Amino acid sequence: MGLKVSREKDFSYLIEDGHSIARVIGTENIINQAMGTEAITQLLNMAELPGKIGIPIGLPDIHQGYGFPIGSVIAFDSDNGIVSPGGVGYDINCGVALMNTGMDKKTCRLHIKDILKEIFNQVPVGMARSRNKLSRRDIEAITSEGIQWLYFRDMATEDDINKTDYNGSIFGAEPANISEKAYSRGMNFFGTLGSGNHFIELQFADQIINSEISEEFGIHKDMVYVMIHTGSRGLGHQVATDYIQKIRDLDHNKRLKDAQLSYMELSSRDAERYISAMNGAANYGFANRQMIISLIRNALKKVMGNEFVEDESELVYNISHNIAAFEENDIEGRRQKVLVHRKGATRALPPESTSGYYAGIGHPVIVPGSMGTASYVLRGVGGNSKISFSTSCHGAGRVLGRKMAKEKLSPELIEKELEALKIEMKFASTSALTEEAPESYKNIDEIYNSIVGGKIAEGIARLKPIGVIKG
DNA sequence: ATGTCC
Repeated sequence: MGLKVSREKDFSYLIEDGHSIARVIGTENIINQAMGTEAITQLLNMAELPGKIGIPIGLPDIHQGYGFPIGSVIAFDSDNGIVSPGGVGYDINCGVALMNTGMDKKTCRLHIKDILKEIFNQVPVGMARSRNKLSRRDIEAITSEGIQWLYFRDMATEDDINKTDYNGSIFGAEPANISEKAYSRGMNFFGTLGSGNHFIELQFADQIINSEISEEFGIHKDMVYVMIHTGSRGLGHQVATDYIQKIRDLDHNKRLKDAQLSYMELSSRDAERYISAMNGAANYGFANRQMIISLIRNALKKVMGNEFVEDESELVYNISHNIAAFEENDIEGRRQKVLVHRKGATRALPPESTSGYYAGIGHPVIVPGSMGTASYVLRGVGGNSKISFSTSCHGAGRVLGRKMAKEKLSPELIEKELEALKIEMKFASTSALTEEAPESYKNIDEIYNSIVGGKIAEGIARLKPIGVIKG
């Protein structure tokens, strides 16, 4: 099973096992780090799926996931291809929102303890459930309307809608395709953060990389932003569980090398149902992040009083990194309509392919680092459709599994490390300290250099943390 | 990631 690695060009490597081929984007060090891990085996397994167009791509933050690695993208023929829940992941429409606070770094540091405390009061984190539980009917409406539902209730502005991926509302989410169990989990956890790598951070712009585009994104040197990383909570998890269970015993899935790659043919009724349910979960995910944005605006208003100007708490962008979508891409010399599966991978449309608010500019691509380290905002560059179906990475990417992190790292030491960096913290549990420690992740600067060097996206601004809230 | 196992 010897693997052959060849350098395609700078920051781009082809990996072959004599049967399948895949591309990985990254520095030589990133490639060496990934080689020999289960993630690469998973990436090559993906290449064996039917109806694939082009080859699977591993982004520099690639690491082992359920069936498909996290930090990967694959496209299938939109007519004769397939859809696989494992290619989207359990946390459907996990993603990141970035919002301006209108506050500068100095003011923020002065009030950071109170701000974190109040956000912690308003936003349930970790295992906590929603404070004001919505009805079954409301949750169903949210899965079909996305953030529109919040707009009609004064919890989202028109500007928020304009600055959300897919405008925060994907058409064609048929409520009947989502199970009662999923709705019931959705009722308990709407507007909650969750745990694991999910977080709320207050960050300041410490480096403006491209001043013209930073201005367009509303990112200014030393101003403070809130970054929110969460997804569709129990609802999305249940949708994934339901459909993975449903297709497990299909003949073509029993023949697979790895059962976790289970799929549905796009021509099947099950595929239609899954895509509809996935879109419903995605709408819930967009609305969940928006709900948290609304709660954070309330918290800032309460703590900062007259100093907080609501009009200045504008969204930069709210983007998904776990979703499958029908798109046109340049593959093997021609434009083809494909179903792109992005798992821990962020869409990075170049300026000319971006529509809506950021048309001609390119939408913000948000790449959070690990706890305590920098985060980057980028935009897609022309020609990236051919390289990675216009897809960037979604974060630093794990180097230590959760269990390993707990064994190797000490929470006290990590806490001291963050204190030394002048980062205020609020944790619902201590397990996040080791599991999410910078030591559990790859170096975000190297990930950033890989994406820029690989000509997928260009840097716009770098943000650094002042305060962090984790489940 | 996940009412951290139906």
